[in-house]
Amino acid sequence: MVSKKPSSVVMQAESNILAAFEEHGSRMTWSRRKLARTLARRTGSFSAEEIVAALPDLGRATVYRALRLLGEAGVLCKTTMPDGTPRYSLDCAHPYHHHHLVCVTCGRVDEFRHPSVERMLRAMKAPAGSELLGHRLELYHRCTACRESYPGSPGIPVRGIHAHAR
Amino acid sequence: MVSKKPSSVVMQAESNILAAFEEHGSRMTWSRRKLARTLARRTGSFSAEEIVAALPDLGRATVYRALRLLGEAGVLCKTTMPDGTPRYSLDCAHPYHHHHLVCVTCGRVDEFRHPSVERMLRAMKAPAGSELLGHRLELYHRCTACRESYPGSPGIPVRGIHAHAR
DNA sequence: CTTTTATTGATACAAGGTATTGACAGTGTG
DNA sequence: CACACTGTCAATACCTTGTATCAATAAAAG
Repeated sequence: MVSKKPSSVVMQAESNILAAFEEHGSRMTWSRRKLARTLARRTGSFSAEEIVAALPDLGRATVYRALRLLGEAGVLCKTTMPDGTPRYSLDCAHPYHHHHLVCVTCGRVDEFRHPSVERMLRAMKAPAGSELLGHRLELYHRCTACRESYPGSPGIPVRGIHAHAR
Repeated sequence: MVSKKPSSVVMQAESNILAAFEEHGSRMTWSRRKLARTLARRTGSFSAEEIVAALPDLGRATVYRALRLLGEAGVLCKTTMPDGTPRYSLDCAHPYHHHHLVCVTCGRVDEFRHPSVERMLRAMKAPAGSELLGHRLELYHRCTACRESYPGSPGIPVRGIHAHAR
């Protein structure tokens, strides 16, 4: 079941992306329009190279430049998988501050906000000697779809990442 | 001030590393002994290539294999800097579960444990639909040494990372 | 329509890491 | 001690994820 995005959501996402270019003061080029269209249709997470492959007319550098720009603009998130490889996903639900719940099997990225996280960050300010500049928080799990498809495997080893109950 | 490690701590670290090889069932070779010695003397964080450069007799692959092995064994931590580049650091203070406080200026990695983090993770279990497999939590700041050396620069932009008070 | 300037794609390059492979060294057995 | 077995080695090639450079081009402003 490859969940399809309703076209209204796609259009919303596309204009979000175009708006981000606009707001940044970028010129509106065909490359960027095509990129916006392609990204908006994506569901789940994706690698930069997948986008490069999906847009053979655009140069590698162009795609990477745009991804970075959109990341800085806050309409695209760069997530790190357990093994360190990066994945991108569109920001939809929580346009502002949030964190990521990443499926280690299919790469699906969900966003969440939870007061306990903010409380934790506030509590960490003191030990950090103030001047906390940023943070990275990612939770790894297997999403419901993946658990239904492969109910067997209990716990893929999440290499390099602290298991939560060690 | 390049803080020097007391030799007792170095020896402790070295035997920790050797024990990790042992425990894993690895053969005790000169390569691994040299690696253990070199790693144990390191203070702060380091890149894999720094170790490769410090040990010209060893092959690249050998160093990377060992780093991965030690990471899986839990005596070495792989941290991700804000821009995504990896850094390694020895586990010393908290041999078990902990998180990282990373200086974005000098790369220094401190470890911490704080009940608020555990509380947060427990609270996140429900939204995740159970089966949380692991997590990544890194806090970025400027350490006291760096703040003293360069009191000027207020907040290096921590690219790609959610600023904590956005 | 012309000028200005951002943008582009090609290419090369860099960092971090893995796969392969033939040679070699550690270790247990006889 | 000699032997064989197998893990480990260094070298090399290769892969992925980007970034720097640069001449050509296309937006946009006048």
